[in-house]
Amino acid sequence: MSDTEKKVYKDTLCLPQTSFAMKANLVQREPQQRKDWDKQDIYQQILESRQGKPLYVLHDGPPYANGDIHMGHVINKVLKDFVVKYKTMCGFQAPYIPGWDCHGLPIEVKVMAELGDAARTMSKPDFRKHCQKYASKYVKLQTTQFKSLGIFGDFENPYLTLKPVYEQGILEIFAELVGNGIVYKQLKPIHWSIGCETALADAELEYRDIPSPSVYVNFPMDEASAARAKSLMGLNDAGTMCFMIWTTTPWTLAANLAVALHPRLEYVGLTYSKNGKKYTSVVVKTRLDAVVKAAGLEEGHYTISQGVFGEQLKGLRYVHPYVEKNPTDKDCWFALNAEFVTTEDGTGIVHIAPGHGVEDYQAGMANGLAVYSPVRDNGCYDDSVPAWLRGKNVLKVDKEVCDHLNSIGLLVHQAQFVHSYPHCWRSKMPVIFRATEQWFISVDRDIPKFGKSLRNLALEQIGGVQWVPNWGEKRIRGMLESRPDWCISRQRSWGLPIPAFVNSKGDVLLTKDSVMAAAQYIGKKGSNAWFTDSPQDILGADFVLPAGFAWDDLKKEENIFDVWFESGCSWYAVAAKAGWPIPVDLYLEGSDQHRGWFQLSLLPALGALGKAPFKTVLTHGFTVDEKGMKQSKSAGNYVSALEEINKYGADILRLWVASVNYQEDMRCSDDLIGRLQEAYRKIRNTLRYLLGSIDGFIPAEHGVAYSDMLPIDRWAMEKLAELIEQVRKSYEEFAFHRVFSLIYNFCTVEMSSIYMDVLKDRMYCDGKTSPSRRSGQTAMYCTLDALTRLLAPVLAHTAEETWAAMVHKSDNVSSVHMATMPVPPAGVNYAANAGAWEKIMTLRDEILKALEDLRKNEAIGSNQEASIDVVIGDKDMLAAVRSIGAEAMASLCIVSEVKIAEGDQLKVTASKSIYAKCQRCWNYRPSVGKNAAYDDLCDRCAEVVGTR
RNA sequence: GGGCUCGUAGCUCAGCUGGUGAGAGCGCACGCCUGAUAAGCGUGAGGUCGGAAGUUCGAAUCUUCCCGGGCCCA
Repeated sequence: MSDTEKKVYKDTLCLPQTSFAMKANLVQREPQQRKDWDKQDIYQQILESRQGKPLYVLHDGPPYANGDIHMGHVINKVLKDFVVKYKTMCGFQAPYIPGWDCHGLPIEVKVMAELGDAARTMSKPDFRKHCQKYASKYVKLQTTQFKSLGIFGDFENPYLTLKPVYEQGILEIFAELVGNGIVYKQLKPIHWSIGCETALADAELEYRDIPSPSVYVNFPMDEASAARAKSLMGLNDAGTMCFMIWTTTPWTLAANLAVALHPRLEYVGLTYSKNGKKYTSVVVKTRLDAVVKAAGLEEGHYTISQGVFGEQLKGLRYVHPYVEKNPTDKDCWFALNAEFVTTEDGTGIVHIAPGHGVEDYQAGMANGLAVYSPVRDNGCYDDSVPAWLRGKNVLKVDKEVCDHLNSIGLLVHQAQFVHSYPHCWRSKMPVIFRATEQWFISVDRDIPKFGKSLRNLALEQIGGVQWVPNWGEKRIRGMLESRPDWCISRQRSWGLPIPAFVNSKGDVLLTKDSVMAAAQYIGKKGSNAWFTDSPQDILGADFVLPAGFAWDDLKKEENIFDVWFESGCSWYAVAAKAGWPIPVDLYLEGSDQHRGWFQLSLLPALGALGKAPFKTVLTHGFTVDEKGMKQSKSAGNYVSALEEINKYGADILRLWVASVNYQEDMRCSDDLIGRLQEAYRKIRNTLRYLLGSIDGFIPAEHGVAYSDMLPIDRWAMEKLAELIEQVRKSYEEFAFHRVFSLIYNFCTVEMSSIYMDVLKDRMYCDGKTSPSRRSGQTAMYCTLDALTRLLAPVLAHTAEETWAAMVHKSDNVSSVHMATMPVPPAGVNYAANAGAWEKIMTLRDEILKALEDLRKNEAIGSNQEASIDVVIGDKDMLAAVRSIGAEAMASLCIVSEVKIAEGDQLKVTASKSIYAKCQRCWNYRPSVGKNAAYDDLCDRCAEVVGTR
């Protein structure tokens, strides 16, 4: 036969036809798609199409407006987009207002670096303008980057924490909290840079190795305590009873107010002589060797008492080595118990200076100590310390302190050692801990309105929130149980001022009314006005000052809010102000936000409303490298989100996000993401083939009822019904990786390897308008339609492209994102026939194996060359196969003939067909050669060709 | 060091409240087709379920410990 004759029959086939390209070219195609979306203002159009529908609010957590987006952003925003697009397609009005965290230190630091010396001389408002410019620049940049992922949202009107209306919202919530009596001011130790005379945040610290003194000091007990200690330890002749402490910051000894012992560790008395005087130093038992060595005591020159627990020594009092009078208005100089005491170094007894250490502070608070910090802004002692220290720089007195202690016989040992210590990033000087006045939100004061403290409200309300995954509740519960009061003030420039005023007597004006007044003013003028305008301008001419205050004696404080307080009010400043009910439906962030945004949104909402701001909180994990290790630029295992987007396209990244279980760590590398291209191609090709197969099919005219379909088409409809049900369930559970695997497996197995392959013969060779072909086209149309919609939240671009390529749409909307999620086709009960189909597919597997043997023997190439004889023992299998018929069974295996017989057990015999090959459909059929007009065709093909 | 959490084939995931020899898809190997063609189809090889002990007639599934990750804190 000649090629031209072959060609003749090829032209009589109905091969797939579509404009939908096989090659995706996502990197070129997607930007065009986004341009189209922008042009038609897709976000607004979708919202309008959902007017009057029930609301579903996913409230965006604001990323920080700094730098390019990274994989963490991609995961977070894409997951959010899945939810928003899915809920929209479920008929909800699902608005998405993206937000940015715009204030705060990282920006301030960057701007200072950019400005250099100019920053020092600049006024606060001028400096803040630079910060605002910086933040705005990154909001713009990240907007573009987020949109390049195909995310829909109100990017024209995002919420920014620097906007005056947003600032007003923060202050209104703050006013509520003030009104509810849980805001207070107190001394608290913070990192202090002596060089820059300012408070520092963690981000401003650099850790460097420096040599520090390591000193062991005896704190002699008072008489009564010494007697008590001796009796507890079974000592008679003990000399001077002391607590021996160890410290690396001798300068803080001047502020010592207590010593801390671990309640459940064993302490002993070490008795020895030094310079002719006898001492007994109490130390923890497990540090004895180290202390003996440090003190230079030789074997036999010391004795050890029996042990007592730290608990038993609690309350014993000592005399400060060189401070004569209690410098505070509270009790001091006694032993207390604290869990943080360790035995890794030192003596197991920790010197406590509540004004100069965080743990010291906490221990002090818990034991009724004052917060004493006798250090001025410039790092020099104030006048409350002994005369020989007054006015001296604390960083330079260590030697003097040691010499003094030595001279009075209390210095046991002194050495130098090198350790990592925080330094100021700008002045490069070592940082000190120093107590300053800060504003706090109390978590333990009862709020009269609610009859409970913030902590109790929180612990109670989190039970009513849905946490996904559910261990989120455990996690946040643990944090809430142990969290201290919230320090909301920062001594910085770039942020929203805490609108407190103070008079010359030091009285503070901060009431619900005063904050509300300031809120109104700042809402109009922006927070810069705080630094430029007068108290009377800010509070308003008709503001009535409380007793004791006068306009001509009123100064503005210059603390700003912790940025977490700002973002923690977004449920109000954004969601409530938009008129949406609180709690909103969903918060969705990384699991680090249990400490961050979730908790710090919960607290203001509880403080103001008494209820949580969210119904559901969903968290995701973090990306790690291929080996499961943390990613960082310096480790070289960092994956650049922008590079990945530019390399593979947004839909590949979206597919990657969908493919992994976000509840755990997500392994991520260029290679891993690249592999999703394979999956993408399979899905795309499935869509393309379906599109090509329904060419010329008009559903309303040509559609075949399910009950009239051929058996294999009914099977496809049943599989589709099952898929729709399972995918929707998975979306509802936010289980996107199941959505992915369900759809991917469906495309690979049910569609590509079975249905589409099997249907080729019918689609290509049957009469173009024959009922059998229409039956297949109906199933394929339904599948394509449903698949496109199910995919739309994930493959936002590709689904849209597919939708556009569908000539006859089932939903009269221009964008698939305005369409609705499919429901399982009516009347299709997949469960009823599942058992029978399973039997049939088992038989198919056996037949395919038999064919493979035949092929290995080189008896056949394609399956069409073979005939199959099956003997079936299983009654159910026999019934199932007979119900679809031998011919359907043959087409299901793409063989030319299947003969079925009943027997004892399953036996499959494959052999080369004895019939001739039809030159059109390539099947081997008995009818080939029987038709005079077409002697090289089977009867089916002869008829089709003859009636064309 | 503490709280929470994770560890099933090369990869991504299933394996429900313990019960027939541990699954799927991809990848890989080998082969087929050339009328979805930078496509399509088939067959096959891959796992001591992180490790160890224990509970049990029986554990990937329960308990304890250990190892190795991650997030948050100290």
